[in-house]
Amino acid sequence: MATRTDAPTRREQILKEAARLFAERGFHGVGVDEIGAAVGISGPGLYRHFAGKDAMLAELLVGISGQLLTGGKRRVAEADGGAEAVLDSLVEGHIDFALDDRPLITLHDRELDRLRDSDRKLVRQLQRQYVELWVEVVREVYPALTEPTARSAVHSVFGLLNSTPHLGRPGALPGRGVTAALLHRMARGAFAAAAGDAVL
Amino acid sequence: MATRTDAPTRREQILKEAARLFAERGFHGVGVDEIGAAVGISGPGLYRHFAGKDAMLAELLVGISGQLLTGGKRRVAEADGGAEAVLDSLVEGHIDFALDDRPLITLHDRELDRLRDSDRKLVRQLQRQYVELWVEVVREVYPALTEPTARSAVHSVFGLLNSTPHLGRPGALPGRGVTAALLHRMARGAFAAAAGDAVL
DNA sequence: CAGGGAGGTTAGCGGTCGTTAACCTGGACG
DNA sequence: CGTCCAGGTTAACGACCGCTAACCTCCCTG
Repeated sequence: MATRTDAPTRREQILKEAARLFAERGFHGVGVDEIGAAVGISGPGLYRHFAGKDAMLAELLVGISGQLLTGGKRRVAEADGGAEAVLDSLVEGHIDFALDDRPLITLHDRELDRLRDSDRKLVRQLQRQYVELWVEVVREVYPALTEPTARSAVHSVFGLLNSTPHLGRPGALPGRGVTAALLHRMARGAFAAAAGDAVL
Repeated sequence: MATRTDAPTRREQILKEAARLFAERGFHGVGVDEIGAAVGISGPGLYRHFAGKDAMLAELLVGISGQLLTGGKRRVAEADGGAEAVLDSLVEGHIDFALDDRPLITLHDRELDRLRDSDRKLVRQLQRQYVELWVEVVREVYPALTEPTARSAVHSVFGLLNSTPHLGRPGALPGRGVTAALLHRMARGAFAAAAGDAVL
C-alpha cells in the first residue's frame, strides 16, 4: 500500500470513526447522529457521502476482506525463500493488520450478518479465498496435515491473532514489536503442534 | 456440575434461545417478540420471567463467566499430577465449553458492553479471576514467561480456543473428539512457543 | 459577477422496539 | 367449591432511529 501523506477525505474520516463506534457498541448500538458528531457534522449530513448506515458497514467489511486478501496474495507472490518464509510473511502481515486496525478486526467477525445478502456473499467469498491462501501455504510447510485439519488450524490461528483487542489498550502492552513477536511465535507454534511436531 | 435429567424450566428455555439469537444477530438485532416466539409464547410474556431484555443478557454473561471460573477452580483443585496436568485440565475444560456452548462463547466477548455498569464490572471481575487462574498455572509450567507475557499468551490462547464458532457448523467437523484434540495440541504448542521452546 | 453544485443545516415522518396496562384462564389448595 | 396466583394474552404508549425534505451558504468557475 502506498504511504499516504495527504489529509484524509471526509469519507475516510467518517469510515474510520464509524469503524471505531461499531466496534465499541455494535452496529445497531450506534446512531447516525453519533457517527456524524464524531466527525463534526450532524446526523443527516452523512447522507451526502453514503447511501445509508448499511452502506458504511458494507464498505468497511468489503474493504477489510479485500485488503487482507490482496496483501496476502502479494506476500505469497513476493516472498523469497521457501514455504516457511511465505508462511512467516503471511503471519507477519496479519499481525500488522490486527495490531494497527483493531476496530476493523473486531468488525470483521462480528457484524458480518448485518449486511445485505449480496454484500455478505462478497465478503464471505473474499474471506474464503484468504483462508484458502493460507491453507495451501500451511500444507506446503506441514505436509502431514490433511486439508480439513489445515483449514481448522488456520481458523484457530486467526482466532489467536485476532485476539489483539483483548490484550489491553495499546500502551499497556510491552511494546508493539515485542507483542508482534510473541504472536508470531505462538502462531507458528500452534501450526507446528497441529501437524503433530514435538513441542515438549 | 450435577447432570440434569429433569426437563428445563421455562426460564432456562428462554435463556437458551435468547443466547442463540443474541449470538446470531447481536443484542440490539433481536426483538423481544422473536425471543418469545422461539419458546412458544409471545413478546411481553417474557416479562413474567425477566425484568427486561437487559436482565436476560446480564444473567447469561454472569452465568458464563461464573461457570468458567468455578470450573477452572475445581480443575485446579482436583487435578492430580504436576502443573502440566493442571494446564491440560484447564485447556480441556475450556475446549469442552467452547464446543458445547458456542453461542455463549460468542456472547462472552461480544456483548459485554451492552450491560449495566454494575453487571459489567461483575463479569469483568470474574473474567479477570479466570485469566489469573490460567496465568498462574502457565507460569508454573513455563517459568521463563514474565507475568505480562503470560497474560498476553493466555488471552491469545483464549482467542484460539474460542474460534470454534468459525470452524463450520457442528457436523461439517471431523468429529468432536478429533477437533478437541487438535485445539488442545495447538493451545499447548502456542504456550510452548510463547515460552521460547523449540518448535521446529 | 452570475450561477450552480458540494456539503452542510433543521424539521419531521414512519416504523420499530421495549415496556406497561388490563384482562383472561387453568389448576393447586384450604 | 371458592379463591388466588402463576403465567399467559392483546392493545397501546412513548421513545428512538434511519432517512427524506426543504432550505441555506460558501466557493469555484465561465
